[in-house]
Amino acid sequence: MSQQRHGNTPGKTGAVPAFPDLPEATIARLPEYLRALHNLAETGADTVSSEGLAAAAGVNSAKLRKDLSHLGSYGTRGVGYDVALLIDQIEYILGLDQRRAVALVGVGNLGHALAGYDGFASRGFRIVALFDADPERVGKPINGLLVRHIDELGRAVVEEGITIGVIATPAGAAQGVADELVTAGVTSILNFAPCVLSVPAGVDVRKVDLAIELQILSFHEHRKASLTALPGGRAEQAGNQEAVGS
Amino acid sequence: MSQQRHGNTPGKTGAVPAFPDLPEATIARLPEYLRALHNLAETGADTVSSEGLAAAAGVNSAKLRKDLSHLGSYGTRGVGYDVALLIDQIEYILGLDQRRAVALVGVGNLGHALAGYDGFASRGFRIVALFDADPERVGKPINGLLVRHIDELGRAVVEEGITIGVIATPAGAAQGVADELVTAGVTSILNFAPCVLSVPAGVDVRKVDLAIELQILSFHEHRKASLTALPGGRAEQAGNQEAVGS
DNA sequence: AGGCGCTTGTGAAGGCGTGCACAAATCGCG
DNA sequence: CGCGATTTGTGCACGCCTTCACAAGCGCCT
Ligand SMILES: NC(=O)c1ccc[n+]([C@@H]2O[C@H](COP(=O)([O-])OP(=O)(O)OC[C@H]3O[C@@H](n4cnc5c(N)ncnc54)[C@H](O)[C@@H]3O)[C@@H](O)[C@H]2O)c1
Ligand SMILES: NC(=O)c1ccc[n+]([C@@H]2O[C@H](COP(=O)([O-])OP(=O)(O)OC[C@H]3O[C@@H](n4cnc5c(N)ncnc54)[C@H](O)[C@@H]3O)[C@@H](O)[C@H]2O)c1
Repeated sequence: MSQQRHGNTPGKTGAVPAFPDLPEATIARLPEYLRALHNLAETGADTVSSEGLAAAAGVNSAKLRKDLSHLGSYGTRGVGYDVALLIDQIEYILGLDQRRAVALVGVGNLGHALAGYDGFASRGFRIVALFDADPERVGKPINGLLVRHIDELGRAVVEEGITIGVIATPAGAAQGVADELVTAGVTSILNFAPCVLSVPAGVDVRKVDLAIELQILSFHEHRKASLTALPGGRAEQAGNQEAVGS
Repeated sequence: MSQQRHGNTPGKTGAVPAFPDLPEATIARLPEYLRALHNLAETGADTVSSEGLAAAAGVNSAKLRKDLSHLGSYGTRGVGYDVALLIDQIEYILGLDQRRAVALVGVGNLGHALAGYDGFASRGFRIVALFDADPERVGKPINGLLVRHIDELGRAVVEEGITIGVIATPAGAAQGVADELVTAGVTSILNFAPCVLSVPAGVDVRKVDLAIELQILSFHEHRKASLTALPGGRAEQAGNQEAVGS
């Protein structure tokens, strides 16, 4: 592991500053801060305190300050954080200054919804290509984009500069699609299929499984139900996700 | 919020054993184990070792053993875990022995996909009611279920025994919908709208934000790109989600 | 019956993340 | 110019989670 301290990399190309190695937990919260900041910017706020931003993002203010301190010192004591500056900083760190090209594989039930979603554009992403294996679907337009056959994946990745692939195929096909994405040069995958993907080192996989989310909620339902019969049935919040009193 | 009932409930119904308080991290993995176990059961396996199950679930075997040990001792040394028994145990812990009734609010782009998804049924959930505020959509059937007006929420929750609500409305409407769900008696919410929800203590909220997932991937892309220019640019796996070598 | 190989369950150690509490820094104002 | 109000940045302690390593337990084979 690299023991690099504060990011003064000696012989570095001056254009790109040393990349801070942020805690994974911090990274996962930055998008939330970013969204809150965009909301604030729309209301015309120039600056925001850690307290205010923390509330908007649904986190502890100390946590927020520590998170932001990892990026550098972009706040002013006694004043707060400059909203526009912080937006730029976070977007830079997240690599959103360039709008990233995304490929979506599997244009079925869920894929349709994703392809038709305009919310990605405003958050830094462009879905530039849709793929499916079903000849029935290939060639048809969705939201102004033609569905292409999966065989064209390799070419499209190069031509469109795709770095992220989204898998919305049945679980049985997901590993195969992942392999094809990796072969084509994609190094980040978002997987909606309920299965474990195996990819080479250097490729990042994130998974979204709605049934798992529901099952976690179900567990807490079960727990709450069994607690109502117990003395001092205190309701606890879920820990991971907030449950703020009104 | 500091209201705490003092109640001595001495005689517990012997049917329900004391509820183990599992680490939150363990709970989040149980659904993954469960899915892997169901896959194994389909292949006809009677038992599985911690090593085997861990591989199928994409985790470390030591972690898996510790997770399972929290449920009790359901393995046999020298042999492994009884697949069927473990499935029953995990399903019981997760409260899936009763099929939970789910309400879906917001039958738009994404809501349609969710309503038409048959994968929930096999994982312990029934979507029993669809709601929307748009009169255009109310009354129309989706996947054999009529879309009802949001005003009927309260009655439906009671009649259908709904405990989980899924929000798939625009962000602006989400807090209002959450309030209505809570008022109606729902104590668990899965939120797809990109916003922070505020709910009273005792209500669990989980959030799925696809843009956040993409932005986390984007960060790692950015990091990887900046590392390629560095000496010894070794690719590390994402930490949270697996990136196993083939 | 006894030994041997295999696998579970767990004690212990280390790392990571969180939140408190406070010093340092900045602004506004008299 | 100094002072108080305000807010950031962070040292520190604590708890949770992960991982290693191994003793204890189980079944099979001889
Ligand atoms: N629909 C939902 O709300 C929902 C919810 C949670 C999870 N999921 C998961 O998302 C995935 C997709 O769900 P869905 O409901 O859209 O399924 P779907 O069957 O409607 O769509 C799957 C699509 O993938 C295509 N496909 C199959 N094999 C392919 C291949 N090798 N290459 C390219 N395309 C291929 C099919 O032609 C089809 O169009 C599934 O894994 C499902 O479990 C869906
Ligand atoms: N479509 C996607 O792939 C996708 C991806 C990520 C996130 N999301 C999020 O999911 C949510 C829904 O997305 P969508 O694309 O389905 O939007 P949509 O506009 O297609 O659908 C929203 C639906 O909610 C209904 N609605 C609005 N206010 C309501 C209210 N007060 N009560 C009940 N129903 C109400 C609308 O009538 C509409 O049918 C949004 O918050 C979006 O940001 C969607």
